[in-house]
Amino acid sequence: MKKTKKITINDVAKHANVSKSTVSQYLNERFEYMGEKTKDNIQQSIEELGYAPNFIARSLTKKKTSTIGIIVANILHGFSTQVIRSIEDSCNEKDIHVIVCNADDDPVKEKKYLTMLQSKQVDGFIIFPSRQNTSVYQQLLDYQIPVVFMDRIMPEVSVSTILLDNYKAAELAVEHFSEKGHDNIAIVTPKLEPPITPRIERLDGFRMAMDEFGKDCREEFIFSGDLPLLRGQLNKIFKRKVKPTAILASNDLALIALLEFCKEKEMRLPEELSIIGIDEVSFAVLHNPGLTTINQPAFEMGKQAAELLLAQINDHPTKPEIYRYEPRFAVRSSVSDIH
Amino acid sequence: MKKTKKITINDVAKHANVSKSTVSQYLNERFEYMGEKTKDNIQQSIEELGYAPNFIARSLTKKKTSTIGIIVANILHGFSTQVIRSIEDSCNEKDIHVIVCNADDDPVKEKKYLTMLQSKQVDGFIIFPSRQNTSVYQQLLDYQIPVVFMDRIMPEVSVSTILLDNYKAAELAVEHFSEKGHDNIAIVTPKLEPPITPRIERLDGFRMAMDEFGKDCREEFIFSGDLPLLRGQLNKIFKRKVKPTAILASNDLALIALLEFCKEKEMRLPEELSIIGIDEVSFAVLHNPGLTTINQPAFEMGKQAAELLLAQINDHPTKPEIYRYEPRFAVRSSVSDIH
DNA sequence: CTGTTAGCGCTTTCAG
DNA sequence: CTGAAAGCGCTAACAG
Repeated sequence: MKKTKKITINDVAKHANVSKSTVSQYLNERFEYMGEKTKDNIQQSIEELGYAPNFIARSLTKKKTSTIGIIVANILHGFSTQVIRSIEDSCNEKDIHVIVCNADDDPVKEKKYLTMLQSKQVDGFIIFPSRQNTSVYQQLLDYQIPVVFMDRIMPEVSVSTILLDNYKAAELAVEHFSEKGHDNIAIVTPKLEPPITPRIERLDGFRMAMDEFGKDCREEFIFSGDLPLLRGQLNKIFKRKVKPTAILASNDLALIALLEFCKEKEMRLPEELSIIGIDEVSFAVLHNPGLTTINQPAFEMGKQAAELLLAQINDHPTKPEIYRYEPRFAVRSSVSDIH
Repeated sequence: MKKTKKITINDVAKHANVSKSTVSQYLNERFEYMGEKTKDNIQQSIEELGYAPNFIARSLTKKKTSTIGIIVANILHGFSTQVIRSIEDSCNEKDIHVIVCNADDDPVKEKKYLTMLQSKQVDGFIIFPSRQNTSVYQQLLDYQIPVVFMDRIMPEVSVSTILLDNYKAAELAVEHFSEKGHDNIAIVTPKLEPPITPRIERLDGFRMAMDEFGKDCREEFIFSGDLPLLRGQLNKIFKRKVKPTAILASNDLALIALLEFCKEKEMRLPEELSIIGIDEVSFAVLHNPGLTTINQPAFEMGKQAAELLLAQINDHPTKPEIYRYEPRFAVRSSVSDIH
């Protein structure tokens, strides 16, 4: 096997008969007064040798890696992947690289990734924060490392945060159910402990909206807990006299759990039960009936996050703020009219 | 705002009253003859100062980044994401980091990512190769950079390759249809040009199996092309006298396109049409009827890829080989018995 | 307009 | 068992 040695800036310099700093300047496009022929010369040498600069070495001197880290709380949420894709798009345009880590809702894992990415000298972070690592986030700030939060508010830490107007999202759902004549409206949400912003806010929004639309918000119509346990809970309620005619699924995972239950029970949707989910799901239109969902503008949110972070990195910081995004209604066929 | 300076190995050395090389040795667990108290001393200093080694600097000297790159052809395939997750799991265990790039089925983009990752000095690559960058792959090999291919065979390049036994997968589907009494069996596949291994092999496998099971393989029952155009093609065939009673979707994206068509036409599944898809899809059980699929053992395949690559990286290369994995049948309810 | 020099933070001989 | 010194590949003053 032919062994091709890795070629460095020195090789290029020799080949082009200039000093390596000249090559470096060429590489960094600092050719204010550089001779045309020097440039051509260098360019040609680079091509002939097939030279590719060593990013690692560059990062070391520049103290800047052109790399950012994303830490998502749980990659299983469709929203996370949508946001990631959007951030990657924005960053690619500016030749910024992205490293994605999935904390899996585990603060220990999250902390591990955080320090690992710091070791890797990333220029900044976009984090879907777990609630339990406040001191680590604070340390990031102390080190002047740019950070943007996504999806979850951490009041203790002063960081720009991007999230859905969750109250509005829940309200939209209740309003829609109400318009279609539903009174017995339930909600299913993943567990509320630890208190994750979107879950808490969506439930609060649900309660407020029920009130607003003059519905009775029964405690037994609020299902929360580990999703696998949901089945049992739902089973119970559907054996009682007054059953819900409509259920709001607080997020995509809750929706899937609910749908599994419905399929198992062979429920006829939407006749027997109307459903709205918060969060887009890939199979919403494919499902029978089409799933009415309330979506987050994930693409814009990701873009905004990237912009805020890159601004900080490039020393144009904006002061920490909460950015709320409007939910978007996608009406399909999973809500029946029972007037 | 309090400005905390980044602390380096020198700070630790001073704090612990040793030289920085001693600290370095401690960090690299080369404490053969290091005094117990020196160790404790260093450990304590590290903790007190909150020191985290600079990975970039370490990589520069070690000429090893403990990072690998994955280039997927198209992240939209569920299979890609499953494999990625599996690779990440394997790598995390060994403290290897992973950078994922989506070439988007675009050879230009692929090449760009390849050189970018080389610049970043990744220790190796796992690639879902597009067919058009043979010379770039070859160059990787010339530079002695470890590579493993996934999903697609590149006969021109001598690299270990992991993929499904696609022939078998198609055969399984035809066999199942045949057992259930279907004769008019069709196949829908994404476009065959450029010739992507799994598509070609699955179609070939389909043809062979049709023959094997004594079915007539009609050319007009082979749908291939851009998925969005599929609708028109299917429309035509379903207006003819002899219609397919069963369709094999050659991959997940083809399945989704097919399902969309069925939903639009309000077809009753599986009574009017039986369906099998190759590749697992997230909503397979949720769908009505449950989707019978033939799955790739993505987890094992990813794990194997990681192992092969890491072996190469750690100088235990295995000679290039093609690894074929057995498809797995997940029988659900989308195939009717028409005996 | 180009070359010399001094690091970036860490690892690695090699003396002591 | 520990420290001094050289160097990874590149950038950034600063002379010239």
